[in-house]
Amino acid sequence: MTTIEKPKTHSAPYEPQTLERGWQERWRTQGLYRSTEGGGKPKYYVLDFFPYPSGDGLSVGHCRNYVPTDTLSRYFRMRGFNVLHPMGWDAFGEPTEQFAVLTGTSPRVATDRNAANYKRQFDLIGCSYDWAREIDSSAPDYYHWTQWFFLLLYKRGLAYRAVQWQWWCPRCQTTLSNQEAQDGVCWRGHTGLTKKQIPAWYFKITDYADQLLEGLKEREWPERIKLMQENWIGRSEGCEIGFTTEAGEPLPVFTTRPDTVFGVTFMVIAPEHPTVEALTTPDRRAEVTAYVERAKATSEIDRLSTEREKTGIFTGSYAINPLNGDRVQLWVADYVLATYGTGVVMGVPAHDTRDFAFAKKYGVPIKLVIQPPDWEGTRKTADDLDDAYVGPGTMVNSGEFDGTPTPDPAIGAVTRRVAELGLGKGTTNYRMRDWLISRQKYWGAPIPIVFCPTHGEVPVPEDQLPVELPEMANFTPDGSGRSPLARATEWVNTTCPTCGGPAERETDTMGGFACSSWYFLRFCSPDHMGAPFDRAKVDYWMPVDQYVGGAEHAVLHLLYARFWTRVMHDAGLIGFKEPFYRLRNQGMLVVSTPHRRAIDPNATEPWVPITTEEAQALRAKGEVVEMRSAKMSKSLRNVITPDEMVEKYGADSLRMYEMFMAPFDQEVEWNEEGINGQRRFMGRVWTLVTETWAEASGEHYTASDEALTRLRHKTVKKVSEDLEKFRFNTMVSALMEFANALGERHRAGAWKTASFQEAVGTLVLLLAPSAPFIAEALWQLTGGFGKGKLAPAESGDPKTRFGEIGSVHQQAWPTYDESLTRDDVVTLVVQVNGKVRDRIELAADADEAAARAAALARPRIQEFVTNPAAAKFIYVPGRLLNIVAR
RNA sequence: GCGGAAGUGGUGGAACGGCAGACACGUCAGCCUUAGGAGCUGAUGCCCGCAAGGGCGUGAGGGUUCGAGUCCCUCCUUCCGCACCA
Repeated sequence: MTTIEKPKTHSAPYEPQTLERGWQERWRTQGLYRSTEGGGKPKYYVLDFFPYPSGDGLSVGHCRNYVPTDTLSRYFRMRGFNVLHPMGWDAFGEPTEQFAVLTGTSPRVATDRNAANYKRQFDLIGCSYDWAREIDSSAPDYYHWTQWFFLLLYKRGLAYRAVQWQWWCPRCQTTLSNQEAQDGVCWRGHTGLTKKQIPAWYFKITDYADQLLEGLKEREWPERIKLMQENWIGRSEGCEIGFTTEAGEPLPVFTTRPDTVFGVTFMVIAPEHPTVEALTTPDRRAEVTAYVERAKATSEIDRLSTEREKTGIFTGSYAINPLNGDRVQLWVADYVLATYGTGVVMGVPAHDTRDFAFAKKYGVPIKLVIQPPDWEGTRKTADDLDDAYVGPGTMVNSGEFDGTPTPDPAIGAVTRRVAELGLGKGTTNYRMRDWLISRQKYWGAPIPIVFCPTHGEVPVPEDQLPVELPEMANFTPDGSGRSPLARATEWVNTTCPTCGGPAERETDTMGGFACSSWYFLRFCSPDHMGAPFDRAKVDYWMPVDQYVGGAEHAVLHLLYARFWTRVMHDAGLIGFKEPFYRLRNQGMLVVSTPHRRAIDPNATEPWVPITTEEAQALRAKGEVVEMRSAKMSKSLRNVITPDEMVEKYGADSLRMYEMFMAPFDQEVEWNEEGINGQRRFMGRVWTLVTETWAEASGEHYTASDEALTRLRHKTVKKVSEDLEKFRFNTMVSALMEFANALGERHRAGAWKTASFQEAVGTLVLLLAPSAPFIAEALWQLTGGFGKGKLAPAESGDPKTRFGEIGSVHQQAWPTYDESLTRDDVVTLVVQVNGKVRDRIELAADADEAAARAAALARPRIQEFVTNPAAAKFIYVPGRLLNIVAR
């Protein structure tokens, strides 16, 4: 035991590198961040999107997520909440497998190494995760339950195997879900996606389309994310109408505008539609076949581009409009999607802009069936249309419906008639497709299905789970389109759970988004055996109170997890339908990076980021290189790591800066110069507290400093409110202003007051969530200075005095008195005709007469207001007096 | 094209309809130091002025109001989302 040495008048300098060392270990030994259920405190579950532990480690960009949530967790703990703040690894995935292919390192080894590195970095930046709850989605005792959920979905008819056209990434050598393949670019950033038709497993997320839409309503989520999910689900109500071919074959269409059905002059079939061939007349065959082939070869992105002019080709056949018997041309066009609606579209050129353009181009007739209101009584016809008329109006040329106002009640009336005639019915369509879960990859959770020659696909019985990944040495795709697992012959060859005869295992694994669809439940009881989770613990902790992660998962993880949660709810496993109560997306952290012009002048992004070395080479060749913002990425070698920042400035300064830089949800460019400001701030706080303590130790002052007391209450209020509202940047400013006010008093020698001592103590507590290391060091050093415990502890190393005074992180959050957050004397701004002319000190509650008198007594005001009797006064108590003078 | 968000000093950004530019970065000056990419003090929107002070200022233009960065209308720009969904 060493005795605390009272610092000399000039205290030791602030050295974060040594100061921060060792605290995490002490906190962990003390079990400070262990969360246990119950205890009478309200619970608060603060969750970060669990990361994929990549070999690159964390960048300061990632810290923009983790630092604020950690600060929030620490704040809620001090506020007396039972906080669950866990961390784990979304460990299955393509990059690790790729790494294995390239280096021969086993994915297991690479994953463990990467996770350990992440953990080290989280520790370094002061994160307060409950590591006893660490989970790893690639561990058998985790994916055991991912497989169990697969079987649950299977048993509930929500998992099925089918052969359909799929997105395929040639680089990843695997199929991808629609969500992962948006815009023809794989979610890992690979272009050149193709389509492939192979058997694969699907989750029937479409069954939950309406529920998923409905459940969005009460979520405290960014509107942007809710909108993206709504668009993705893409619900649209309409009517299916049974057109037939002239030969009598059914050819139903889906339309949202049944009120225009009498205006159909042509129909369009998707090139992939199975009936195209049969509908093509012999004389048209050659042309149609060529068109279809061309369409299939055209990339999906091009086909879906609105820029592109519509093309199509006449099949030679006709269809019959069942409502009026019209004979209409049947066309094939690549803008019609085989996967939406019925793959056949009715063409109403007069009332649909796209159909209008198509009809004009190919000389298809245009028939007016909805009369615009201002055409009433005119002789205008379809020939007078410059473009399709899509607005409201009155039905015309529509037989029994003539005169019906549209869209209401016409749509309903026609839909009813269609149903009465047995031609169709009102239906709802969704853009969302079922979720493709199969991946032809090794490093994923095996799909627990066995194929038996006699019994077909057989689910692996629950007591035989987990289906463990076999050890393999070579993960290189062999080009067969099958998972490397197919080569693990011993593992593949198994017995049928039903008959015991020889059978083969499914060799596809589940995409990583299956594993991440339930991890938030596992955190509630990470070591639970015999079930995916302990119901009581899930009931206690769930739903997640505050979820934080990047917006890029808007229609991926965030939709999948909601779907799984609803399935579990329907299976009676949990008592809630939505997993995440509040959601926030942190803004991206970008970094100034050299860019060259895109080679393709029509590229969507005209600038391409490059490395500094590439930039030098290009500049030497006289090419244009511009500095622009880009995401940090290892390949661009523009990654800033927390390690180097902690080394240079300390973790506290990094944390403060991450939050101070910009509003939480806003994109911001990293600027290392700024972090110095926080480093200086930490240094000032250190000097202020240690010097005050050294000088005042043992003394208790009684004088009060009313203004400082009020500032303290204001600051506590501001910091608390800002934290809860995710306004971390202004929270930091408030702390700086508070510290600056203390510093001023200290320098002016006006610090020997009780108010000052209390304020210094409060400052340390207010800093604890944001800057946990310096706050703890100061707390231990001063023994809760300002709380009456002025003398240093009798004995012991300041770093191990938990027993005496506890950790700063176990202290109660300071409270404030609302009445003291307002000043009693204010500076009243005096305006004349809206321009500020003077300022007067006045009691906050002064009435208007007093304010007027005070203002008019001032010579500066008298100059501007020559005739006060004629003036009008606007008085906002505590703020301003505006004198409107003539 | 449709929908959303945003345009504020040299920079990041503050600002319940009420003192625009808090808090920082940077810059400049001074102090201290053997030295400093350290620390401290001060100045720092623009224009006029020695100063006191005055004028102008939140993308552009209009409006509402005693008062507008903030509310309303038109336009411009940027970012994001959706984009043949029948």
